[in-house]
Amino acid sequence: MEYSISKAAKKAGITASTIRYYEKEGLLPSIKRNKNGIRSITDDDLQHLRIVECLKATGMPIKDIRKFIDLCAEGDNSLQERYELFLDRKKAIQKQIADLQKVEKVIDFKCWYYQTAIDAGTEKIHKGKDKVISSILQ
Amino acid sequence: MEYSISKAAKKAGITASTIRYYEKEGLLPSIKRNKNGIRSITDDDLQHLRIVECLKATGMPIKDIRKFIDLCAEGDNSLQERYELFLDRKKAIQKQIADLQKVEKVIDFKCWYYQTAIDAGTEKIHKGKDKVISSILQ
DNA sequence: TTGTACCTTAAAGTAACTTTAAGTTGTTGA
DNA sequence: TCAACAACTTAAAGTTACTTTAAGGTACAA
Repeated sequence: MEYSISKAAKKAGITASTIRYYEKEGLLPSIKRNKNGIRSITDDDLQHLRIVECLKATGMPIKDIRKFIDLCAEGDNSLQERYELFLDRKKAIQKQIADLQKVEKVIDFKCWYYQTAIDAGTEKIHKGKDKVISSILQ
Repeated sequence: MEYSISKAAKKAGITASTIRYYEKEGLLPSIKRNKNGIRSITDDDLQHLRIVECLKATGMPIKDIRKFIDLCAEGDNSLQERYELFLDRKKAIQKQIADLQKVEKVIDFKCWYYQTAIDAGTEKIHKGKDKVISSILQ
């Protein structure tokens, strides 16, 4: 299957502008054009895009993703390097998840804080509890 | 305890520039200055900063965090609104975690992909497996 | 043939910082 | 005492990762 940029964007859940931007930055070098210069995006291109998005989701900057794309073009010589890159990304994403889980605890505390304050009619009931609070959140 | 901007930044794990930026954007309205105009940051300010960072971690834009800070200044009248804001942030962060966990699965697949390719000496062993792969990742 | 619905590029705008430039203040060693 | 140095200040420019706008090209239906 082949898609126009807007169809491909819809399928990928992003905007056409983002696809153009990624292409310009060298993240999607496989995208072909027809005789009129219009992009014809394949399922394979969308698969590449998906990997780009995964790398981006791990916090990797565009320039580094670009380097990975360039490694791919080097073929089997860069297999080890690409493997290590993904091992590294796995670590990064695990840290992100752990960090977000800590943030979730703080949010949970805040929900409790406001719930009890609403029940009491005032926030004042939580005055001077700083030490209790930090021990809850450690 | 009171801290200079650089000490406070170190304690919070961010840069002094970021604190200045947050202050300018109205996220840290409680920070006081001494007679020379130098910031004197308290533990209470750092506690506020921590909440700002939590909201930011949930994907909330600076302007919306600013609105929350303004709500805080309104006192007990805004308790319900602030409570609902945090309930909403809880949903947002849970989605983020779930999304990252999906990404982690793709990363795991890529690790396996490269591991087996390295063992085989070439990436070619994975040719034409698109359907198998999508069923693994669904 | 004239809409309208796409597509194109280039350039400007935005968010959230980060860095740089230029200047001020307070302490400290010669 | 005085120069040097560290750490503070603001304002403005730079960066990243898009997003939006402007200006124009092409294909098809009424």
